[in-house]
Amino acid sequence: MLKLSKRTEYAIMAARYLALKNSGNCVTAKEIAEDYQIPYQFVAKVLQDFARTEMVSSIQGSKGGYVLNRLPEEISLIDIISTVEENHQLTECMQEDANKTSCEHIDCCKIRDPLIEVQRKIDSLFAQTSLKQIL
Amino acid sequence: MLKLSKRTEYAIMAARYLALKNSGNCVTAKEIAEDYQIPYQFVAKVLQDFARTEMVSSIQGSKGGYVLNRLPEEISLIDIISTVEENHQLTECMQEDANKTSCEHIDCCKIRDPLIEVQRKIDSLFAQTSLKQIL
DNA sequence: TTCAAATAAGACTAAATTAGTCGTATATCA
DNA sequence: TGATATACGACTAATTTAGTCTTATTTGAA
Ligand code: SF4
Ligand code: SF4
Repeated sequence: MLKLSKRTEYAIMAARYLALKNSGNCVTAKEIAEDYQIPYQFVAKVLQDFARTEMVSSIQGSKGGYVLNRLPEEISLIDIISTVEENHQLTECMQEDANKTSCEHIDCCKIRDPLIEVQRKIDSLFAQTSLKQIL
Repeated sequence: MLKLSKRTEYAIMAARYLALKNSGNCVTAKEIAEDYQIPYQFVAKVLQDFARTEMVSSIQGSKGGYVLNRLPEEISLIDIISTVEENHQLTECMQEDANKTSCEHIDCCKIRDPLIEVQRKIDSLFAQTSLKQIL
């Protein structure tokens, strides 16, 4: 538990690569996969997620690839994590509007509120860590 | 990812229960399981883990159960998590002595050092949160 | 206009982890 | 000696993660 998925690790690597090579023309998923020895299809999907949230622009076709849209100091770990992981929270019940569908214990659970506070602190930690610090 | 396991949630609940009922005689796993509507066998194992690290004392036999050995303010979330989860880290490579067996990319990985720093901060966050704050 | 190289995306499979159960042994009190 | 409790390993089922396959589409250049 509390482990980052490979998906997230690859996402951080890819974002870092884009930030470093952002001088001029775009970068392909293949290039990143080969450079870091990580599965091509996997990293490609992560980049597609980035494109969907407009963190990067994707250019289709031959000579295509990806370009970072924002400055490394304007991208935080929480941006990266939340685009590639649909649920990056400590428990199923962390959202304000969580209900019994999220967790059957929600009505009597006494540890939820303290955990929400811990979650807030962790999120703030990730928000404070920018891509620039990882270059 | 980054989700606490049910094992950890039950552990926090059980520790909290012990801290609240620590007035006098001991508390059984059955009592905790029934009170929180969580699986008996599961919470029993968590309590056995606690006993192994001497966070609680276990009393066998009839009229047996568990008693907290330390004050709630002397028990932190990191104590609880590290006793019930053998590996609570962000990646497989967080230990100082990690090698290629941990992760094949370890020699060329550029995100490891920044992640170790994030890990340090998360651990410190858990260390600063005491059981007393969760009562 | 056709080929090569690239993104886009959904379906699928395999491996690993998590959650929970079962069975049996042991200890202790009444 | 029986009831009640911990101790603990083995097992199973469910879920999640990691990775692959396939097909479609876009675009630049020969
Ligand atoms: S309500 Fe309590 S038991 Fe349920 S997911 Fe939230 S913290 Fe965990
Ligand atoms: S070495 Fe890098 S890729 Fe491997 S587990 Fe550590 S952070 Fe992840």
